Amino acid sequence: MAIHELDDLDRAILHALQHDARKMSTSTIAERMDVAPSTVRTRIKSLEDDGVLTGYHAEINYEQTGLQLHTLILCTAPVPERERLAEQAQEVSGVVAVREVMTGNENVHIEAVGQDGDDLNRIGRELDEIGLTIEDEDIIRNEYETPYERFAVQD
Amino acid sequence: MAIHELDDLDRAILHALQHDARKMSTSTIAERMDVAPSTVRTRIKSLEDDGVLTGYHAEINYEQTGLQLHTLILCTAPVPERERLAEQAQEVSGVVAVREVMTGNENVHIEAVGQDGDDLNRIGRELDEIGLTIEDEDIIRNEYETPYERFAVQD
DNA sequence: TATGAAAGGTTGAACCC
DNA sequence: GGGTTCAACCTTTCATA
Repeated sequence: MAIHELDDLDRAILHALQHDARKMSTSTIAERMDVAPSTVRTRIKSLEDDGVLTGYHAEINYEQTGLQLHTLILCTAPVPERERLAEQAQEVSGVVAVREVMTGNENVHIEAVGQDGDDLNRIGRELDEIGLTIEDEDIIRNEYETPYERFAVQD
Repeated sequence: MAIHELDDLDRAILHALQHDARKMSTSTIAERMDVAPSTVRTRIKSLEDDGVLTGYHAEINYEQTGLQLHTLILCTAPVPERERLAEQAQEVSGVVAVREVMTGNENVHIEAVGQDGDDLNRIGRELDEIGLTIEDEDIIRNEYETPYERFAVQD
């Protein structure tokens, strides 16, 4: 797909939605940028259609719900199969994020949530069954997401 | 903070908001779960107040905007300073996510977006200056987020 | 806690520039 | 491209059980 070039309005929209995708209304962004709300809506639609905005997700602190086993599983996939295996890994119950990395080893990073040790063993086994080699497994203690600061627009 | 125990309605809400935090209305969730919309709103407020729902973020495909350098920077922090350094790393311009990991080495994983090589050098230098040791740096090729399937409620 | 009703804000679609 | 209008929908607030 072709690159979507961003202007100041696009960047302001992306920054606002990274900050709070649920409560940030198109009217608020519009007012801040001095355009009509429908202009912001059209831009968002176009950013979605062009694959720039790919989703809006709630950030959850699993530990607060009693799920203590929020883990990072480092896996290795044969390079030609990496993309397919990364997609398949998403289907494993408990997996909440997958990142493909361009490196020699440990080229698929998987975030998974387990209810107990048995559950984690099951997740490990299923990842192994689809063809991923598990190299390491660690507890994620904390996770922060923050907007890309270069998208911010000066007032 | 005390653990927030989840019931079926809480889980359904979390699942729905993980799937689409922006377009999923409280009324839609309410209808699906056969409760009043205001009940769903009260629950969401309570999940936010208890630190279970910690944010709503847009997912962005940086490559589609011409930013080719979406990277994963693996760092090591002395354990007693890990939390503080992880928080400070968020302030570095270009950093979009930070994960603290409970492991011996490479215990802080940083996701950053660079405009070019010079920009990445600057990010590396700033992380080094706050006290993080950079162990490795890789290009992120693809990233997927998916709801925690165990929060799904059967129809 | 859950609900329902009134007021105000937001959205999407159609139309115009 | 951007703006205006308006009906439908959503959210906020608060009184009630």
